[in-house]
Amino acid sequence: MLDRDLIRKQTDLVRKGILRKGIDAAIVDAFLSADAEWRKTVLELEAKQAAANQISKSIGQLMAQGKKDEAEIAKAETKELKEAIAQLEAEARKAEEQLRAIELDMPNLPHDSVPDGANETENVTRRTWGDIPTFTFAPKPHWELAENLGIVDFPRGAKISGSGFPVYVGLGARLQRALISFLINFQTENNGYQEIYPPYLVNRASLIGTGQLPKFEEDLYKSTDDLYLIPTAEVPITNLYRDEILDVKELPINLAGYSACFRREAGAAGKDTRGLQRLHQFDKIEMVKFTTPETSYQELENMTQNAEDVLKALGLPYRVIEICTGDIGPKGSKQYDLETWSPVMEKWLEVSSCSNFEAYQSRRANIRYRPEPGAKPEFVHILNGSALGMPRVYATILESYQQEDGSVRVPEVLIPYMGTELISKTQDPS
RNA sequence: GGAGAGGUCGCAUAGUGGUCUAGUGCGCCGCACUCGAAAUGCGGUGUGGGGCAACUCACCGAGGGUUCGAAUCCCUCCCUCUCCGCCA
Repeated sequence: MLDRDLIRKQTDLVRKGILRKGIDAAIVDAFLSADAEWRKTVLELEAKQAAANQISKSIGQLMAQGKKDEAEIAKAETKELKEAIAQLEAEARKAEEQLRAIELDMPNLPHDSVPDGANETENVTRRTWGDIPTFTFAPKPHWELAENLGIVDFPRGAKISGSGFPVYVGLGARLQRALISFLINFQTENNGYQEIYPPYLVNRASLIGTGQLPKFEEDLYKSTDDLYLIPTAEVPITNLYRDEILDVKELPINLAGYSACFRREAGAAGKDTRGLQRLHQFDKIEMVKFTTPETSYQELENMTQNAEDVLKALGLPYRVIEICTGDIGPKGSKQYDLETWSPVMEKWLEVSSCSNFEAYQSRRANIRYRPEPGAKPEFVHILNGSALGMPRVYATILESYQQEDGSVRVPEVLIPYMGTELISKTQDPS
């Protein structure tokens, strides 16, 4: 959501930003006309309300003075006003709903520093780290390794739930748990994040707050109780402070949480879905920052670095991609993606996405801070990033650390969590 | 799930149909006193919207309703607490 005043007064700037994202700027004109209509109606309505309030007040005074007859005359006067108010109220509500719908549909503007581009082919690689692994034998894809080792069961997952719901077994399950523990511990112990373990079902208001609704309803699993399964921990963690005014002394607030994530992936079927690449349920560690506007871009760099740190610790080569205006999506102002290399599929896999939303989410979720005691509340800037999305990290670990006999070495930092240096069939303790 | 009690301006409380333009205390801000601080005194202090402005509208958990007029009465829902039931 954008500042209404900004759209009214700096219309060209807004239009230009939306066009940079490759989105039709006609929505700006739709906003302006809906906004004008709404304001016109409100003005009329409030004039009538003021008049009615005036009369009601005088009735109270007349009654107190015992002038019953005059009070009755005044009562009659309000009849017409009341009808007009009722009608204007209905009009105002309708106008407001229309305005609100447009407003919620409007994209965020890209930051000036974001490279222009039409789509993902014009994203810019900012840096790369690590050496791409080489093999003296023919390496296997992660789904073959996992199947041979008996650590991920795709067919039985499909039987009990459907495709995209793998079952992790034995050391495979432990590896998943090890990754979760390692990743969340790393961020809380080294990078100053407070750990959050959030609810997995959230209400509609929360999803509107972070921007999944109303536009992307078809991406979500909905329960029978008007609650939705979270597509990311971003939703519950960001909404922790919905409708609150934060103390500036607490900022920046850095939170990180593990959750399972649930996505219908409607329309994504068949695209890069082999193995663990795209699932309906997966695990992720999410970082969320609440900052002042002055520091949010520095914090985006910090957060991206925090995600890079764990890839380094896991010994996985990666690259940092700056997303161009055409690929950034509606919510973000600026975004970096982190990708690790799959040495078998020979392609980069996105394992993290770090974004600054500026005040786009805080306006929707009404999350503010007071710059100083007694000052007017301002919207915070909100950032989030993954550290990391588990399944693709899991896949690249299997592929990168595989050995000729089909076993997989455990990355050093995970050994304490795994209790073993090697994943092989004979090693399974179960 | 059942019964009962509650949800009021950052916090705590008062307020059961018309000076409620929501009172009071704490907190916070400003001023005075002070070498400085504490204490004390005085003043100020909710949020959002519309309007160039004067000003005005809305908000007492949410949404409806009754009324000229609702924090206050009625209905529905949400949440919290106590007890009971069920349960990992």
